[in-house]
Amino acid sequence: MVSISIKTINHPRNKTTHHIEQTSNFKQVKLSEKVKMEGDKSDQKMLLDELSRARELMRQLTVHLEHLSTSESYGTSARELMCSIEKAFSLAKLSCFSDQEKRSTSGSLQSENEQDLRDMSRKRKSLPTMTRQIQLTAEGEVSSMDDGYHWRKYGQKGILGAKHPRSYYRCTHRNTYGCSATKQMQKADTNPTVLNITYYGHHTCHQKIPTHEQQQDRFDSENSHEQHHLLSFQTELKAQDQMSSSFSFLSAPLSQAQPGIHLFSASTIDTRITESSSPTFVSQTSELKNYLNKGKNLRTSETELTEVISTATSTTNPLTVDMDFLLDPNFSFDDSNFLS
DNA sequence: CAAATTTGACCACA
DNA sequence: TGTGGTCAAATTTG
Repeated sequence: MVSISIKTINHPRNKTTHHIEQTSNFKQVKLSEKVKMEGDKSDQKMLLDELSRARELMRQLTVHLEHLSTSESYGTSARELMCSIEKAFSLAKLSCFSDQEKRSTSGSLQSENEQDLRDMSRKRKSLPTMTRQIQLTAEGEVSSMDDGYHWRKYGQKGILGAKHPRSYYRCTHRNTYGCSATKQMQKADTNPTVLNITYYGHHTCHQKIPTHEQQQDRFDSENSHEQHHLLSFQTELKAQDQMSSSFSFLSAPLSQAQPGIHLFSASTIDTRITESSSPTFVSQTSELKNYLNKGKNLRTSETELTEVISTATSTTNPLTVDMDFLLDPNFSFDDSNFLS
C-alpha cells in the first residue's frame, strides 16, 4: 500500500516572491503585468461578469448532462468543472478588492522584472508551489502514477541535519521551451520510506505526456457524443476570453485543459487533484523509480498498487482540497499560481 | 553518440 | 561565513 499526502503551500505572496518565481517565463510575467496594469475597475467588472456567465452556463450544462449521459463519470467531471468555476469566481472577487491596495504601494514593475531576470541564477529558492509526501512500500516501490513530465536531475546535496541527501530536478524542456519547473526530492529523516517532494515554478513547456489511463480516456471521449457539447462549451468560453484582453488569465487553464480530454472523462483520484489544485502539482513515477530503485528492473503495474490520497480535507473532492487561500487577505488573482 | 546522471565548484542569501 | 541551489565538466547509460 502506498499512501500519499498532498499539501499545497499557501502563503501570503508579496510582490517580490511573485516576480522571482516568474522571471524565467517572460511571457507569463508580461501577461501578469498586463492584468495588473490594465486591471482597472471596468476590467474587473467584466471579469466578474464573464465568470458569472460561465457559471450560469455550466449550471445549465450540468443539468443537461445529467439527463443526457448515462455515464457517471461525465456527471462527476461536470460537477468538478462547476465547482472550479465557482472557485475562480470567488478568487476574482477577492482580487478586485486586493488589487487596488497593491497598486497603491507598487513601484516600477517593469524595472523590477528586469532586475529579477538578471538575478535569477543561483538565487535561493522562494516558497514552493506544492509539496507532497509519498510513502513507499516495504520493497521501496512506488505506484505508477506518471505525471508525464520529463525531469532531469541537475544536482544532489547533503543537507545539514538531514540524514538523506536532497536531489534537484528541473524540467527537461527548460532549454527548448524555457520551462522553469523544478522539484526537489528527499527522503524523510524519520522514515526513509517516506519521500518528500517539493515543486517549484510552473510547467510552461506543455510537454506533458498523457498517461496510459488518460490516453484511454481520450479514446473513450472521442467516441462520445456528449463530448461535442462540452467541447463546444469550452470553445465558446475560450472565444469569449480572447475577445477581452483583460481576461487573458482564463486562456491558460482552458488551453491547458484542452489537450487533456480526460477533463470530462473518468478520472482517478490523482488525476482529479492534479487538474484542480495547481498545474504545477504533478506526480512522478519514473523519477521515483530512478531515485529509489536505481539499477532495478522494475515491473510495477499501474493497478498493482493502490494509491490513497490523504489531504488536509481527507476527501476525494478536488474542490475541497485546498481553499485556504480564500482566507488569505494578501492573495491576489494575478498570483502566478493561478494564472498558469 | 546523444541524453542523462554525478559531483565538485561556484554563487547568493541569511 | 555557512548553507542551499545551480552550474558545468566528467562520467555513465541507452
